[in-house]
Formats: sequence, structure tokens, C-alpha cells
Amino acid sequence: MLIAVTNELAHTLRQTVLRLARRVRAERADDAMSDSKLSVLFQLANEGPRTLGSLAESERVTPPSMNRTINALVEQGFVTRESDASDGRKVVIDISDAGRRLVKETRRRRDAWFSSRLAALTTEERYLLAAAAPILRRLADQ
Amino acid sequence: MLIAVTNELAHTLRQTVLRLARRVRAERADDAMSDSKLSVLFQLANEGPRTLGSLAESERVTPPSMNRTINALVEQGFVTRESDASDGRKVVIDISDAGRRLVKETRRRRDAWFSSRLAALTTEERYLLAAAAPILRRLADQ
DNA sequence: TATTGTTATACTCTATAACTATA
DNA sequence: TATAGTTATAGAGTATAACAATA
Repeated sequence: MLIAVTNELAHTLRQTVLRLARRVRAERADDAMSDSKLSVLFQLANEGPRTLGSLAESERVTPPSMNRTINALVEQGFVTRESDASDGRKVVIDISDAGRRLVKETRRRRDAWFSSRLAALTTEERYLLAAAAPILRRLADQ
Repeated sequence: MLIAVTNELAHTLRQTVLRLARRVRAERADDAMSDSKLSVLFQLANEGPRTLGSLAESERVTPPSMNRTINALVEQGFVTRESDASDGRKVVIDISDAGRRLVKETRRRRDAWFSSRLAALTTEERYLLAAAAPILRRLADQ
């Protein structure tokens, strides 16, 4: 009985999460910005400057692939590329002011999309979601 | 006060939803199957046979792009392509038995991933998520 | 000799433009 | 003439293999 309920809940939550994610992801500050580039910008904004190899690893792409992504972002003025002072083999990628503005604007729009939908709920429903949020958060972080 | 709470909740839920979706999407029955192809298979499994143009529209890609996706799926044996009996311009795409098996197996694996995580929660936490699920569902469907 | 990044090349998925077949 | 689909061609993002620079 418990197992059946858990499986059904898992099914519903999975569908819901995938659908919501699709909607949220569609909300960008700049429609010309691809998911892969935006993801790099969010990483740099959250965790500070990184080497190319480190970015490639955490985005799970190869170094040549990340190199191309970074080239495009440098050309667009959203990141900077500098050699590491202490190890000449490395290059350090950092987000620019324009990059930060783009990240901020994208976050704002995505949050706004969600907020407008939450505002249409009853107070009780919002309380419920507020209680559920940290549990979902733990699932995602596992 | 309400607005601040709603905004923070929106922010947390957005982050959580995106992160969970990334994890769920990584669970596939066949790693050689791209998101775009899998999405078409899920549509056909859920809603029955469709024309090429109708699939292109609901997946928000162009007809030539969908045509290529369908060609690949036909070659792999996951869908069939037939001309419409009543209108020779149209082609009708349907899922094959192999396609259905792939969809089923992918669903099973994704559900299993979620189920195993839900099983680690307390009974109360699961109740909370079960109550929150339909609310999230409504947000996604809006 | 190992590590870090880059260049060369190819494959997949997407698009727009032009074409064919049918209504 | 309009609609449904296909073919031709190009751009973005990814990969592997080979190369260059530095440790």
C-alpha cells in the first residue's frame, strides 16, 4: 500500500517537475542566449571565477566544447578570459558586468513568472507549498 | 509581507524544480535517445497517431526539423509513417511496439529514481508532498 | 612526462528557402 | 492558389583526435 502510493506520487511529481521546468526555462532575459551559455554564466555568478577545465567538468562537457562556449561568451562581452598568474597553462574565466546584468534579469523574469502563478493560489495552498519546498529541495540536492 | 514571502517561495521553488528536472531527465531507458526524439515518442504514446505538421507545432519546431526527427525514429523502428487515406498530402506518424516499450521503460526508470528518493522520507513528509503535488500540477498546467 | 588548453574535423539538431505533390 | 511535406543548405553545440605551451 505504501509502495503503491509512493510510486504514484513519484509519477505525478516527475511529470509536474518536468513540465514546470520547461515553462520556467522558457523565461530568459535574452532569447538569443542558449541554455549552455546561460548555465555557465549562472555558475560564474554563483561561484566566482573558474578555469576552463573546471567549468567543463561541472557542466559535463569536454574542454574543446567549453572552449567554444567561452569564445562565444567572450565575443558577446558576458565573460572575460585571462591567463592564471601562477600557472601559465591555465586560463581563468570570469563573468563581466554585462554578464551579471543578464543573469540578474533572467533570474528576475523566472521568479516573476513563478510569483505571478503563486499569487493566484489561496493562502493555505501557498503555506502548503512553502512547507513542501524544503523537502523537494532536499530531494534535488541528494 | 505576503509579497516578500511569495517571491522567496517562487525563487526556491524555481531553483528546486530546475534542479530536480535535470536529475530526472538524466534517467533514460536508452542513452542514445535524444530529448527531442523521446519527447515525440511520449506525445504519440499519450495522444495517439498525429500528422507531421501537428507534431512539429506541439513540439515547437519547424516541419523540416520534425521531418528529420521522424526519419531517425522510423529508421530506429520506434515509429511508423503512412500517408493519410483521405488526404494524400498528409502523413500519419504512429508509435510502434518497440517505441511503446522504450517509453514504458523510460517512464519506469524515471519513476524509480523518484520513488527511491521518496522512500527515504518520513511518512509525514510524503503526505506533505502528496498534498502539494496537485497544486504544483495546476501551476504547470496553467 | 603530465597537465591545460586549443585547433581540426565531424556528427546531431535546429533553422530558412526552395521544391513537389495534392486539394 | 493554398496546404502538407520534403530536400538543400547553413548555423550552433557537441564530440574525438591531434597539437602547443607550460609545469
